[in-house]
Amino acid sequence: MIDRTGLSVCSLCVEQSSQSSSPISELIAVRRQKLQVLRDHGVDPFGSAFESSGTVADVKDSFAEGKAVSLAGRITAYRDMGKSRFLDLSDIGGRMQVYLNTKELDANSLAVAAQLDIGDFAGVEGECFTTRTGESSIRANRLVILSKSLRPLPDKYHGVQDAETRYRQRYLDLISNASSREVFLQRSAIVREIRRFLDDRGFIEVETPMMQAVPGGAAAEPFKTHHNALGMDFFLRIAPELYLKRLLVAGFPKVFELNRSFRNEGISRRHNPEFTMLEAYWAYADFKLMSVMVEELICHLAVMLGNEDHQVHHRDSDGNITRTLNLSRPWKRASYHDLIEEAVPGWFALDTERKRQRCSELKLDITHCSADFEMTQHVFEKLVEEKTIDPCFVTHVPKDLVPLARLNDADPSTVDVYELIINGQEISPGYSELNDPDLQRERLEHQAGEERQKIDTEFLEALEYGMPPAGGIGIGIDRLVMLLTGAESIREVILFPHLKSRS
RNA sequence: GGGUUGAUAGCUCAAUGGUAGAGCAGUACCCUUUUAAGGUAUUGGUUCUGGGUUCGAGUCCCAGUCAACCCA
Repeated sequence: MIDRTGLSVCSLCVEQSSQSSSPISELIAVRRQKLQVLRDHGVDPFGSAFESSGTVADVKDSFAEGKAVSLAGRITAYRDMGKSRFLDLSDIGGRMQVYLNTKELDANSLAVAAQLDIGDFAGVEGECFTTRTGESSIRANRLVILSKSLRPLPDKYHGVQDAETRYRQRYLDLISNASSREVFLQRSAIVREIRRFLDDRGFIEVETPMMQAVPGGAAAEPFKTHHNALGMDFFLRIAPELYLKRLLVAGFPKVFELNRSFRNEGISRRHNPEFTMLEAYWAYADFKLMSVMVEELICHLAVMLGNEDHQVHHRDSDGNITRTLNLSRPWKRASYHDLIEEAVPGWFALDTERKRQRCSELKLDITHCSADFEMTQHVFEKLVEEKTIDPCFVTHVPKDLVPLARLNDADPSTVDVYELIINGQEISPGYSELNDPDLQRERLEHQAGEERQKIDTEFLEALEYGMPPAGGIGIGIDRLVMLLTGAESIREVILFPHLKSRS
C-alpha cells in the first residue's frame, strides 16, 4: 500500500514537471490563473455543500414559470452574448440551460462568472423561465463555483471518440458522450430490476467467497493470489456455484448471487477477465421451471427498457437499425439433436469419416476436434448458435458436453439442461442440479483426472448431508446488457474494462 | 498466439516523399434570449517510441508499444 501511494505521488510529480514544458500546460496554466484570481477575490474554488432543488431531471419535471430553484452541475457549454450568457449545467441525467445577465447578478457571482471554464462544477440560484426559443431555463441571480476544473474537457460536440481513451478514462467518455451515459444507466436499471424480480419471487441474495482455496463450479483457468496471515494460496472464484449449493444443503430454498467472477483467459469482444454473473438456485424446481423464469425475466427487462412490443433494435452509429431481436413469448425450445439435423440434414447418420467430409464441405475447421461429439459441437456452434438471433432454449444436450448435470430419465445420453441462445451467443445455461453425492464425486474425479487437488471435497461432504433437488441458472450479465442495449463489445458495457498497462 | 488496420494540437479530423493545416476548446475584442450561437484577430506540434532509406520522412522500410477488428 505504502509503495503504491509512493508510486502514484511520484508519477504525479513527473507528470506535472513534464507539463511545464508541454503545450497542454498552457491551457492548464490559464485555468490555474483563474483559480488564483478567484482566491484573490476571497472565493474558495473548491467549495463545499450546495443545497439544490434536485437533479436536472427533478428541476425539469417540476418546472413552473417563475418558480425559485437552485441547481448544481458541471458546466458543459456556454454561449457568451456580451452582457448576457447562457450556460449548460449538466449532470448524469441531463442538461439544463442557465441564463446569466450581468445586471441581475451580485458582485461575487460576477467575479465567479468572469473566471468560469467549461468543466467547472457550479451552483446557481434563480427562477424558472422559458427563453424566446422555447427552452426551459433558469434565470440566475446567484452563481457559485463548487469545483474548478484544471484540465480542458474533450470536444463539446464530438466528445471522446478514441476507443482507448474512452476505456482508460471512462469519466471523459461519460462526461462527453450521451450514448455511453445511456448504456451505463440502462445497465444499472437492469441490475436493479433483476434484484427486484428475484426478490418478488422469494429469492434471497447472498454473498459467498470470491477467494476460494479450490476454484470450482466451472471449467476455467483461475487467478491465483496469496493470503499472508494464513500463509496460503487462494484462487479468485470462477463461479459461485459450489457455495450456493451448500446453501441449498443449509435449507435456503431460493438463493441467488449477482456479482463478479474471474477467469484467467483471453480478452475479446465477448470476454473480460472479470465479469458479472447471476446464479440462482431454486429448491424442488428443475431446468424447465428455470427456463420459464428466465424467459419472464428477460422479457420483463426488455419492457422495462421501453421495448413494450418485445422487439429490441440494435442500431449503428447513424441510428439505422442493424438487427432486431424478437423476444415475444413463448420462446422456441428445441433439442440439440433436432437443431443440428435442421442445419445439416442427415448429420447423425454419418460415420466419423463422413462427418469429417461433411465438415470440410461446409468449410468448418475441425483440426481441433478429435471425438465425434466435438465435431458435432463445432457444427452446433457455427451453424446453429451463431445463426440463432431470436431466443431459443436448446434442450437435451449430450451428457459429454455437460458432465456435471443430471441425466435425463427418458434419454440418459442427454442431460436435463437448457442452453439459452440469443443474438448468436450463449446467454444463460439452466440445470436440473445433480444432488447424488456419489455420482457428483465420480464425475468430479473423472473431470479432475490426476489433479485431485482440484476437487472441492468439502463441497462433496456437504452434498452427503443431503441437497434437495433444485433448478439452477446462470446469466452472464455483461452479455445480457449487450443484447438489451445493442452493444457490439463487452467493453461498451463494462465501466472500466481491463486493458494492457501503457507504461 | 496469427492476420489486418490504426496512433498527427487539449478534443475531432486533414495533409502526392518537399514550409504540418482546419473546426472546436484557449487567449483578446464586439454583441442583452443563444443553443454545435455568431463576428474579428490570435496562441498552441517530441506527427506513439527507436532505428533505417533519402539531398529531404507525418508519409517509404525494419523493430517495438498500445488499441480496434478478424481468426484460433
